[in-house]
Amino acid sequence: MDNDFVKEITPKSQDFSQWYVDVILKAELADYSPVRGCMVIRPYGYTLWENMQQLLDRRFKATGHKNAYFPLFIPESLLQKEAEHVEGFAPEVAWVTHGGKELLAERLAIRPTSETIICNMYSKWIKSWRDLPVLINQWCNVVRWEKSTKPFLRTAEFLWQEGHTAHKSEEEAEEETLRMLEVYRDFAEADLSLPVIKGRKSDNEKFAGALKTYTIEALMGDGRALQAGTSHNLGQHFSKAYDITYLDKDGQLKHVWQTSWGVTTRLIGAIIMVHGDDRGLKLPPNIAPIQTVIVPIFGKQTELVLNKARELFSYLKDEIRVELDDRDEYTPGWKFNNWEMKGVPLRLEIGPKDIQKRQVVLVRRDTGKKTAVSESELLPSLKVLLGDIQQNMFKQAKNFMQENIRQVNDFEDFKQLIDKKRGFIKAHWCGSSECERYVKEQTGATLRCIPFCEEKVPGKCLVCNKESDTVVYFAKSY
RNA sequence: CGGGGUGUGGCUCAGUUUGGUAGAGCGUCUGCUUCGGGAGCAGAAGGUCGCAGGUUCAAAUCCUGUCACUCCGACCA
Repeated sequence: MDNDFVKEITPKSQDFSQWYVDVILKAELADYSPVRGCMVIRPYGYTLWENMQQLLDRRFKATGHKNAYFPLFIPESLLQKEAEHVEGFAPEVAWVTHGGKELLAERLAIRPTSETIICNMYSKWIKSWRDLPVLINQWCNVVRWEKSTKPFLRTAEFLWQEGHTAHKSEEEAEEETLRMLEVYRDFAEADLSLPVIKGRKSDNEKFAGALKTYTIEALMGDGRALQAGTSHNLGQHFSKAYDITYLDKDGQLKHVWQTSWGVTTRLIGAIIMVHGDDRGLKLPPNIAPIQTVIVPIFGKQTELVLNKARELFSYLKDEIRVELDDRDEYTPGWKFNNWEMKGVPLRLEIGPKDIQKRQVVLVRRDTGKKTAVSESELLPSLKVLLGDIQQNMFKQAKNFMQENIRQVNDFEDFKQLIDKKRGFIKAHWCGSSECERYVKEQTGATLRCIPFCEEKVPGKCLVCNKESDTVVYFAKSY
């Protein structure tokens, strides 16, 4: 595979940021808009999001959640009830001050997240233990007035889903928080081929207003970490501030225990940065808007080939997401490059030679490997290949992540590594916020998570040398 | 929000130092020939030089302001 084929994209190794933006623009996922910090998600990118939505939504429904919709506007007084929450979000809230020409009596926040308005409704809806649990999810947009933005990774307005649940007990809320984190992990790894590390956020890094925040952390192609999804155990912080109480079986009035959890269009950024290469996007088949593109090679027999290509298309169109590129104005070579840039997992070539042999040629985006498949075997072969690509992409990403997890015990080594190689660095940590902050100040790396699946090993804190049995992950992050 | 960079046909950029008729390549359009890894020939269209002021006989070029994008920090999904 020769990289000279791709002319429009800056090589990944040369300038990762430029490469990232090139891929987004050239693959037509998104475009800049006239509004500062806001992008347009183009049809190809939006279809990607729709496919992700479907796969997630199915999982939410399967775990008992229902979708609802709450207002975009939040009255200032409502937003201010939970002190920690306001303080966390105040710097990035956009305000509506006028309705037409009239000054509003009370400013309206454009939701940066919906805990406050949802809690307000929950206090009205929840009266009895019989009303619990409440399991609601919302698909919507939110606005955060960010200082610096980057397509998909951080934009002033973005799309997401936010789940908000209320429970009888702390245990039940904790169980829900972890259940949804696992849903995210499964979705990321199975459908996005995106390996992640599950863990808990430190107090410094947790959500404003939460008791505990759990996260899935992914590693991008340039060695920086990305928070790919979060699930918060809100405890009773919000139920106390918003007065969400129920009468329990024992006749006692109690505050509910709550959770909230979300993933965003940022995941599209993760997919680009984890899987993409110098030829452009590389999409996992489960979410690819087009899973297979048919490229007819006309030769001198345009009619014959075109008819065959159309026949194949209508045979496949109810089985997989397939597109027929029968444009006459581009040569096959041009189309190959173009569809590779757009990340289509599998290409189906059909030409005069193939028709003669009753076969088609299949070409994988992930390995570039070509195979001739007899027409009678086409559908099963396609399905096997798509499944294999899905898994292979996960394997490759997982290997990359594994190769970029390094353990150190010495602070100087840590500094060197974070600077030269980036990636995740595992190190002992005593649990103090001071040590955590020190690492950030000295190296720019943050504590990404306190992982679940690490055995307790005795050691000494990276910073203060105190005894510690906890190994945590640090990284520079987006 | 602090420091650097950039803004010129659809795209990538030259021209700015030293003010004087707005350029190239790619793409687009038309026609013919092509088609198994970015085709060839012939012809054509397309730009108030990010925006607003100012200096000047004259501004893409000089000055002031402003906006957007981008990189590095701080803040955040």
